[in-house]
This record gives sequence, C-alpha cells and structure tokens, in this order.
Amino acid sequence: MYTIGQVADMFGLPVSTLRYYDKQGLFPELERTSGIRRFGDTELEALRVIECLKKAGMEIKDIRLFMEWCAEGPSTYPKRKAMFEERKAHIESEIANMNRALDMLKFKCWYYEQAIQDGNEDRVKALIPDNLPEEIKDTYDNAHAR
Amino acid sequence: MYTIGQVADMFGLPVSTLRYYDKQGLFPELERTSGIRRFGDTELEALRVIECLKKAGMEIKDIRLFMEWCAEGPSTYPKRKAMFEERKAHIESEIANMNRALDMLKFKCWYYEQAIQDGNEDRVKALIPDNLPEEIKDTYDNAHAR
DNA sequence: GTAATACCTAAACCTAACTTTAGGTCAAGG
DNA sequence: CCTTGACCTAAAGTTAGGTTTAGGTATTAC
Repeated sequence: MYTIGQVADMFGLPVSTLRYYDKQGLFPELERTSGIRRFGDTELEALRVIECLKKAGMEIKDIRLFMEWCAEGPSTYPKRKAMFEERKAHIESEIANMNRALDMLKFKCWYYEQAIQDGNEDRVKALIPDNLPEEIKDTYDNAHAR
Repeated sequence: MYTIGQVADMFGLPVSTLRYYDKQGLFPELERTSGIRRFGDTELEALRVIECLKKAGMEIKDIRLFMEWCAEGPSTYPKRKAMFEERKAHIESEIANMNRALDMLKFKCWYYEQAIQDGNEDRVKALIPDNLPEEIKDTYDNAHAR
C-alpha cells in the first residue's frame, strides 16, 4: 500500500493529477484510512492502463467507461473491442492528416531554403509547377526532382 | 471585395470565427467601410495560409508571427524557415508517438477479438509472450505471427 | 411601418485536463 | 511549543480556440 505522494513519485505525476483522476472516478476501489488514500496493486494497474490509453488520445470519461466495462466481465468484450476499433480508425486518419501536413512543411522548408540562397522568392516561385500546387503542396518532391 | 458572410460561405467557416481571427490580428490590412469589414484578395490569401498552417498544428500566435515576418521581407527568411523546421520536427515526433499508440490499439483489437471467440481472456493472456509485453504492446505482431 | 437579415461590439461562456489557492488536520522533529 | 511537511477538501484559475449572448445599427422585403 502506498500514499499518494509515493505513487506520484513512482509515476512521475503531480499529486494533484492523482487526486484529479480519483475525483473523475478512475480509482473506484480506492481505500482510505482515516481520510487518507491508500493506493494498492489495483490502483497501480489502473494507472498503467490510464497512461496507456491516454497515449492513444482517449478521454478520461472513455477511460472510466472502459474500466467499468472491465469490471462488468466478458459480456462487455464486444463493447471494449468496438471502442478500440473506433480509436484505431481515428488515430489512423489523424496520422494520414499529419503526413499531409508534414509534406506541406517539407515543402515550406525547401522553399525557404531556396529563398535564402537566392535572397528573394522569385526563382523558387517560378520553380513551383502550376499543375499540382493546390492545397497540400507535396509539390516539394516534384520541385525537388528537377 | 467581400462581406464577412460571403467569406464565411466561401471557406465554410462560421462568421464568428472570422471575427475572432480578425481580433487575433490575422488580417492586419483589413479595410472597413462605415464599420463593416471588407475582405479583399489579401485577406482571402491570408485565410488560405491560416487554414494551411492550422493543419500543421500551428498556434494562432505563431501564424500571426509568420505573417508579420512575411510583411517584413526577405530578412526574415531564416526565421520563417526555422519556424517550419521546428514544426516539422514536432510533427514527425507526433507521428512516431501515434504509430506507437496505433500498435497498442491493434494489439487491443486483436486481444478482444480472441477474447470474444474464447468467451474469456485466459487463452489470449497466455498467448502474450512475456519477453516483449512491456509498455507499448506491439506484441500484436508477435502474437499474430504464431 | 414593421419584421427579418446582415452587420457590429464587448463580454461571458464552453471544453478538457489539469493546476493553484485557500483553508484545515495531523504527526514528527527540534 | 511550534514549525515543517504530507495529507485533505472545495472551489477558482488556466489555456486555446472558438462560440454564444446581449444589445445596437442599417438595409431590404412585404
């Protein structure tokens, strides 16, 4: 059994965050001795799950929901799977978006590299082909391939 | 020249958002006739830039900074490039993080798929190799490769 | 002539996930 | 005895990027 301060040190989290998680119902089994929180294995495991699911961009209310489903037993396997499938699809589309943004940024870096060399944007502007430079300028590769 | 409502329709943005951008100093050249905003080519171009940089996760204050640098001329090319380089590095590390989260989610989906088939988690738990199941369980591929 | 629109402002509200503050209990150390 | 430090609570504050509201003007439609 650990105090809140010990757990905070173990996980590198502020004490206030742990109290906040508790308030959000993320430690439903948490015990207290004369008002003081006592963190046991259940809570440490819960914290590991929380850290993991937060990395996947899950909101606290969803994490709580997931934990409730875990407590309910095997009948909630499909719900839990559906939650992760939905998260997976979401993350995949976010990754795709970020890759598009990344192409744009690569283009911008290349563009300013040229502009710095030339002292103006005239040549680099002329280099951009008119055919593909719409929104997402992955024009970088095109321009770069010259 | 367009009114705020026309621009809102053109970009599919709420009028309130355009007024908010204006308040944040994103249309420094914006003209008014008797109090009413008149959006010209400069502002439409600014909006295109804004949409583009927002997709790259840039904050409004950084977008404003970028626009100020653009107005200052060629001497700010290095600053602008540095800003994009920093963004690029940031996005790249975010993509790496999300790929790690994605591996975890794939594992979770696979895990619950097995659990649903078995009606319990006993077999699937036993399937997870002890060697690699630490934080980021890309164990999915390992377990799946059996 | 009045009702619906489109525009304007300032200021309050919203969400998420915390953090900070103010005020209080309790045990150990000097 | 009294100060320091760890714990507690409730409530207010923070941040970003808007959105909503309340209140006002001006034009157009019937």
